[in-house]
Amino acid sequence: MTLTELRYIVALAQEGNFSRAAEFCSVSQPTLSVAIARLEDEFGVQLFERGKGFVSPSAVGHKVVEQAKRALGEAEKVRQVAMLGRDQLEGPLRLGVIHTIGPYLLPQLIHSLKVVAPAMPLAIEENMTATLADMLHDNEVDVVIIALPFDVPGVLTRAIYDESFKVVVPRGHPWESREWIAPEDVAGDEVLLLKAGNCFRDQVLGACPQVSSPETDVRLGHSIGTIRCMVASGLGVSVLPDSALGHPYSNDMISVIPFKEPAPARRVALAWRPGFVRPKAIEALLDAVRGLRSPAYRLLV
Amino acid sequence: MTLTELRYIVALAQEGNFSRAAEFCSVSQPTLSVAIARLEDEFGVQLFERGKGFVSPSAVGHKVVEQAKRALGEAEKVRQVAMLGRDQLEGPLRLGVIHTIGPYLLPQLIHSLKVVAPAMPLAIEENMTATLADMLHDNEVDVVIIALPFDVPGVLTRAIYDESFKVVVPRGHPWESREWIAPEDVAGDEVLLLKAGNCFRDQVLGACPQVSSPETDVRLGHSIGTIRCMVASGLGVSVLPDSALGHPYSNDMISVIPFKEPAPARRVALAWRPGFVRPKAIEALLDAVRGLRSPAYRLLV
DNA sequence: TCTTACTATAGGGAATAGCTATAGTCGCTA
DNA sequence: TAGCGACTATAGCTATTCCCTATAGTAAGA
Repeated sequence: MTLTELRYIVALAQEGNFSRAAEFCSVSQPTLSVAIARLEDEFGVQLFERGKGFVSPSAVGHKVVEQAKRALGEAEKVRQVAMLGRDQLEGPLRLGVIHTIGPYLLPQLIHSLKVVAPAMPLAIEENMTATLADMLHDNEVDVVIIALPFDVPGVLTRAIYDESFKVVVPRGHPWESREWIAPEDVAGDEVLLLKAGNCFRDQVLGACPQVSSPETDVRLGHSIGTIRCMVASGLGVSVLPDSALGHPYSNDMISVIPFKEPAPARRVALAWRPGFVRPKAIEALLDAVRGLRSPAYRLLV
Repeated sequence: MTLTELRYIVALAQEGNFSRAAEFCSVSQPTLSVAIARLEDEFGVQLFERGKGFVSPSAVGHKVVEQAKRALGEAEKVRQVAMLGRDQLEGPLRLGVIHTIGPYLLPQLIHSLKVVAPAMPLAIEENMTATLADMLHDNEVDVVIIALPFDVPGVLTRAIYDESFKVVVPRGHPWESREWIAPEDVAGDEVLLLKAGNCFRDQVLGACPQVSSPETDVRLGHSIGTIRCMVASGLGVSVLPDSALGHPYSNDMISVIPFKEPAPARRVALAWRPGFVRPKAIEALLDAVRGLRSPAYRLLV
């Protein structure tokens, strides 16, 4: 049984005549004749009654033809479903992003993406780097935005921008009047950090080796927002990425002081599986990155 | 697009691996590989993402596969409708049956069925009720034998027999000399049960409310056979269906004691889709049930 | 670096679906 | 009843398709 044979029996039932049915199917009459006979032989049932001057479906044949129409309809839908999916920029893209990037980058990125891929909404998964690596590998997200290094075997990465770190102190802090601060100056235990697992925490510890890894929970924040509040309330100072400090996140309880050049920074990248079937979606994301306007992002694309 | 190609993509989605999918379809791996590529080319869409160690449908591919399943199902119905015009008692019947019935009922049932429908072999799928419900719905089996209640929308059921529960104790157990046992007597944590998911477990818990739902794995068996062995080894007592206790399953390590009348029982039924094209096959099954001779089955047909 | 597991490609052979030509069948008409 | 017209079935051939084996390519793990 083939789809072609099903088309033949439907046509024959419709035309009531081998020759016309053959013409309808754009094949020769013997072709159709043989195909019908073959199908009847396969089923072991006579589907059509050949009378004088007419061909009409048998009782079984009638039911078979009706069912064949349904089957052909469903088969045609397969093609339609496939055709609908041809545009790689249509349909949701599953994007993973780390906590210290998502809330600051995504509002702008989504805005920018709407221009280049208006029919591609983002399904966003915010999590930590290690979890996102697993999700990428397990095909639970399509693309992730993380800070380098991101050494996951079998994954492609592309750096999209660099972002400086800045020192954040409460209003009235002795450092407030300084023009810059050297990484070595950031030291001791009044430095507030993210909890373990956040890659940004490790980057700060790498950039400022004098910072002691804290023992108490008091100095650890769950998110950059929390850290900001803790700084504002006078608990200590901290180091935060540039993008987390811009409008509308500024307030007048904290002061932001740049590092001495070359300032510590992190490199942010896209990552995806090499076999990902929508490369144009990646390109669209890169285009959207190119559309970013904030000076916090030193674009690499 | 051909039906064969649709079968290939369904198999590939199911197996997640070209080689296994090819084996499943009884073709060589290159054949399947080429066919998939051809179909993707025809549709102009990548249906599968080839990664290292995995092959998974793309977003489009997933939808296409789902639709392909429907199309294949309808196409298969064409064949079934055609077969309906032949002898409905010819050709394999796909029968699903739960674990706690299959091994005990089927040997007799098949024997009995050979008389009324010698040309209708059974393709047997043994599984748990919930899985069988899905398989029935998805047209992966034609008929199932389960214990009531079986409330699946769009499915017809017909009770075929009742079957009592009996208490099983190891030789030497204090209950061995009793003529009967009340359901309330079966209590505490020395009662061995099937693991969760088996409907018979829930029926026992319903019939004997004093049985505590066990916390440890020690008291849980994978099958009735396992439970019998655990009872025989002295781990505890249990409640089993009558049919699982007859010859040739008896041994002299356990004793079987009936419940006090009215003994707890389960009602076993056939279930099938209302549109199933071989109603005579159902009738033949019922006839086969009527031919059962074991006293464990209190026939309802 | 070698091995292993997997997918893609190449090339050839068998099956098949299509074609044209023609035979067979039935009813009608001369 | 012979011939004709309208139709379907059969025969014989060809081009295509389908599937096979063998092998190359590739990435990950030992």
